[in-house]
Amino acid sequence: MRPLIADHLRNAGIQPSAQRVAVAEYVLATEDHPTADQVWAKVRKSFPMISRATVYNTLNLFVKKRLLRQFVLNDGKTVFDARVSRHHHFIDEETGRIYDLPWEALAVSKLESLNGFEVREYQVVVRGRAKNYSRRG
Amino acid sequence: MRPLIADHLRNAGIQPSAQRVAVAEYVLATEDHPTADQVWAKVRKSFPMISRATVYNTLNLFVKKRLLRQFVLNDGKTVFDARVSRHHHFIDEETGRIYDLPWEALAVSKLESLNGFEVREYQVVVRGRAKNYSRRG
DNA sequence: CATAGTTTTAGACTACTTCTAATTTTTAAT
DNA sequence: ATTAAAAATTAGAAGTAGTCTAAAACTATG
Repeated sequence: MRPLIADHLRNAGIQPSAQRVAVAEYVLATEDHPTADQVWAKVRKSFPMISRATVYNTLNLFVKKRLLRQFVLNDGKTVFDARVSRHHHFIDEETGRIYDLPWEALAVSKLESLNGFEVREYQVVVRGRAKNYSRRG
Repeated sequence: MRPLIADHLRNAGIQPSAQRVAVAEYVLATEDHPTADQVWAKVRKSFPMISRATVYNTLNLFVKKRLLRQFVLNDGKTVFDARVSRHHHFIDEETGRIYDLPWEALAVSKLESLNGFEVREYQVVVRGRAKNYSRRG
């Protein structure tokens, strides 16, 4: 169990356990946007006896403690995103792959004109096709 | 079976049936963003013997034929939205209610700067609190 | 090392959606 | 009208994703 990750969890107010560290090791480091079951599949490779419930519990705990964000796609799949800072999303309509877009890449104006709505956060969701000079799709 | 709705379906390439017209009558007219089961509940009032599978099939067909849009909330619920023209969404974090924001209410800039991504569509998703001089939340 | 609190576990359960395959309805051709 | 083919509908089974439960296993501390 790597001490750095354990400390990271402790700093977030989470008691580290072997299972939680195993989940954190994958999900906080990946740039994918995995579903809970994909996390379970990955983590089981290094920790074969971990249960599904624990993975779900752990992911929900991480979201509550703000180590992760949850993002629900238009097809209903719930994915997790280790990037907690503000950003937008690009969804490739062919592959389903989700890309993070830097916050500064887009600008939204006229938000102040939304009378009757108190804005807490927002993001732009862009759909289309990623051209494949990023090899990971 | 109202001829206008039947024609609307035919124009979209959908063979009208009594069931489809009953679903269309409600879901294409409402400003709510109902779930599939909410549509089923409503439609059964005028068409008590309609089956769940037909409602689901019909809604999916309408989405495919672009009479409806599907929108998945962050809590995982799938809702349908009869407003096919472009618009943004405001989600009230307390009530879960979704409001359509007019397309012109917000402006997104710098989309052209997304190198490597071919943009087909986009929308802004805003979260916060709706102040209640709209009485319907 | 006892105990209280926390975490994990397997599997049951729930909610939502799709699938299946049999039946009914519609369409189109005679 | 009759028929055959195609399309739509149906009830219920099956699949999926996620939560819950209650027992067992841990961990931290005195």
